Amino acid sequence: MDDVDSAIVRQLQLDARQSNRDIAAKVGIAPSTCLERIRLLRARGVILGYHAEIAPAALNRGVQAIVSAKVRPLSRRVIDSFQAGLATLPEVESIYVTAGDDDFLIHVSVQSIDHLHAFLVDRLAVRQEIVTFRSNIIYRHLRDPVLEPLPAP
Amino acid sequence: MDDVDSAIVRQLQLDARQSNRDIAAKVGIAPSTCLERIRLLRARGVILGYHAEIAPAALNRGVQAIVSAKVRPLSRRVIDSFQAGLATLPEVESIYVTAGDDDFLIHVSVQSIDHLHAFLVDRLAVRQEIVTFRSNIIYRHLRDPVLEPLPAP
DNA sequence: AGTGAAAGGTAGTGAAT
DNA sequence: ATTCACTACCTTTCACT
Repeated sequence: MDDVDSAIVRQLQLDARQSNRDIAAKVGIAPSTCLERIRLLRARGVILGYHAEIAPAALNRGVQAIVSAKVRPLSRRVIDSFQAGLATLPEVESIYVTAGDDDFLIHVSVQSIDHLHAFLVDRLAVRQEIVTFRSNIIYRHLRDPVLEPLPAP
Repeated sequence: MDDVDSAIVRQLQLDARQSNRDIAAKVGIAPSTCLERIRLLRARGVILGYHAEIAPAALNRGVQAIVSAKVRPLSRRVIDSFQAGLATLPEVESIYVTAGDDDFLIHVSVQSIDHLHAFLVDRLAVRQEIVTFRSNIIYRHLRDPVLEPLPAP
């Protein structure tokens, strides 16, 4: 991961569909070199994939929330089965398994407040392993489009 | 957004760098039609962009946390300035402005536990508008690679 | 709105520095 | 590790259905 690799990674985070030639020109190397470097970055697992970002409203997901949940007993079996159960639900965008006040943070997106309520009552509250959960409605979600490498620790 | 558009959006969420020809073949239309549809999806704001997903460790971001914060007074001025302050910090990946127990959920990624501590103490705790905050360390983060459209409300 | 052919551009390989 | 040259493929436009 030298400066050129960082610049390539930066460009691909900004716009993953720009051509190899454009990226090469921006980072100041030949297109074939750029291609090879991108290949290595993928092979080394630095680049995990390329994904389109879709407007939630276009997917009928205008209402979003973060649900914090505490499960007991906090055994591997309970954690894994709860996680697996969540992962099958279409409303669940993202699952964070955490340590702290809560064991899980669940990013949920649904059509409406009514659907959120239905999700909480019918999908979450029914689970025996949940001790407590609470919801935070998301008003805004800002994502840094480009994560820069931090200085080595 | 008919079924063909949904299929295109699905493909681009899976792999944003596959060629237009491949997408066209998978969704069963001609490449030129596919190109035009993708163009319209972008123009209509359905597709917001294309981004490479990078391994956090490769960016020296091996430690991740969600920090919940409560700020007061909960005025527009305080919310906006707190948000703007967070957005400039390189450690901050994502900011959720929420309603519920907490006013902000902040996804942070840093080099180490020491850096997390330093971030919390030097960047967050110094802010006067924060009433309380608490951190959850992230052990695992699962993201649904493809968000399907939900049935219309 | 969708298609197919044509032109120009790009990816990806291989040999050389 | 980078560059140049080359082939094959792809994107993109446009006239037509």
